[in-house]
Amino acid sequence: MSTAIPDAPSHFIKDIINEDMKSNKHKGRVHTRFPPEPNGYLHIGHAKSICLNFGIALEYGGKCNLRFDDTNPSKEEVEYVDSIMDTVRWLGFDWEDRLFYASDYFEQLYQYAEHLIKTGNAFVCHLSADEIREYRGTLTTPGRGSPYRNRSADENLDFLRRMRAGEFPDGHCVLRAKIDMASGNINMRDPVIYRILHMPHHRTGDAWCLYPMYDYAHPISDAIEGITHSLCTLEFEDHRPFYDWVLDRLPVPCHPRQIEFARLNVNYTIMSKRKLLQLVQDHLVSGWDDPRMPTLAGMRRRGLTPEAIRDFCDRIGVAKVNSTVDVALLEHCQREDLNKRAPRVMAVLHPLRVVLENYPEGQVEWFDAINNPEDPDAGTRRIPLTRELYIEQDDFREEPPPKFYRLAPGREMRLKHAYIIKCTNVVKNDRGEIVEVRCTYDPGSRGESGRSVKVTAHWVSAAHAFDAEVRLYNHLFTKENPAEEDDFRASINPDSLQVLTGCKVESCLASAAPGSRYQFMRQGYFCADLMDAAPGKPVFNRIVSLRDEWAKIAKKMTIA
RNA sequence: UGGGAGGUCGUCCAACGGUAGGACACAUGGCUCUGGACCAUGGUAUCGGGGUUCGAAUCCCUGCCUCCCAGCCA
Repeated sequence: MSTAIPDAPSHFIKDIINEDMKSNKHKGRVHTRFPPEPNGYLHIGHAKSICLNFGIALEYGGKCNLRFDDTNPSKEEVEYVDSIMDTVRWLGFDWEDRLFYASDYFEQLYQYAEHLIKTGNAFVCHLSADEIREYRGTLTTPGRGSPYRNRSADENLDFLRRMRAGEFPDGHCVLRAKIDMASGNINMRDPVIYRILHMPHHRTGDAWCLYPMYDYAHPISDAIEGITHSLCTLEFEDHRPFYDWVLDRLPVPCHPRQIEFARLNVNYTIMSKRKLLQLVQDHLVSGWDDPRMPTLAGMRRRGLTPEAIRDFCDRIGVAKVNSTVDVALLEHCQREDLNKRAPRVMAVLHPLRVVLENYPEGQVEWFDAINNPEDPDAGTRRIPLTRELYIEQDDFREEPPPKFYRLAPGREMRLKHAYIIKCTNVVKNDRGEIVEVRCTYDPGSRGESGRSVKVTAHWVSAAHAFDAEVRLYNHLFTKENPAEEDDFRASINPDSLQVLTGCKVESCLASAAPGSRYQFMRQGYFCADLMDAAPGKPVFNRIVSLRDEWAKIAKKMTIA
């Protein structure tokens, strides 16, 4: 297969691959893998890795495997396996027939362990966990060799086989690589490569009672699968010498190159699986798929599109510096995507009743409305106007501040697709609250009348409006970096979720299909909730708001 | 006082010895039957100090700062 070297904007990993292609290091082959541990839900940080690994394979005409790093049965569950596969697929990637599990290689891994023993590169150690830690030394002082370090190969083999046979309880002994207790790199101070764990595995059942450590299983798994470039995050940089050490001492089919890049951080959220789990367990969110969560399941539920997420991952770049990307970029990507393809509809979130005093009672007039000005193929629909309608409360001010161009007593505003109206009066209740606005409409302002006013607002005919629930989401946290707070939970945004009921929407939304997305004109992009929306009972999640010039002006004025 | 990695606009990423550029964000203006979208314009950056060079973000020396590592987690 011909694999042209792409001249698209590069990053340091592609630079490396380009050089390997030039030197024909892997015979023109590019093979990556995405290796999640099935111990939690995927989040936006994983999306970066998924897009990188699958993206590179696509770009170079190579392959990318999905491999579950399931070497620790105490933390892993099939539930996570299923959700991970579902999410990767949803994101738009295909591992074809290359679904693998590190546990597929348990036997091979074990055989290689015997090989390591036979070649004098590993030994069974009977030190306790505490003793191993003590013997390991510290960051600044070298460690000491285990007293079991120089056992004979036969003795080691015998112990390893008995470990496998289940003769010893958990923690009784471990298999360790024999490297260098004085190394400045602590990962090289005779790291543990096998531990005893009498625990059933979600795939291998109770076939095993000893399980390989990640550092040992990973390089071998990569080699078995013929991976050429093994991409991982920065914290594994220190592990690379061991990765290479293992592959250099075993008769593996190839020696992949590990390359480390910076993991993704996004402001106003957290990425740690542990903290995310805490939010779920403490019921601070509704679950892993709470639309405010940075999990891909949450984003999906919220209505974010895979296209936008992939675009975001393309734009954030790949480098070795720890960095935090502004969530505004994600929001931008999402708006850009939906602007092209989301049908426009009118939905009044905070309804204010308007009566057109000079509009005939009982009359219904239909107007053509363009579904999407950005997409000529999106067509039009018909919307009804009657004497009574709803507009947004924010679109009316009894005492308009400067730069407020919307409706106010004596002022005009256009109803989108219909007439210009003028406020003549305000009706208030006993408490002095505005409950209704009286207007007249200008019958001559229909269509291309030439008359223009400063603002055009969305509205819905009262007689035709349908009630909907709308959920407005904001950043889950008020702090840019919640993780560095003493207690990240204290910075949860109390306004991160606002549930609105009795919103008035166009009747075409009454049975919006779950997952369908719309632009609610002048407000934002919304998605019919996957779980709670039902025919006749519409529920919408705000994916992202539209940019709001007036909000900025208003904010500036209150600050000033 | 161990080992590893890294410091470029507010943020993220480029520039690979030859005019520091893009995106987002921000600001100003234009346009608009979405205060959306779109268009135009603008400001702000090479961690510090030496050196090499006609020329340094890039090479060398030195200092400073940040991140990661002492799981039988990944």
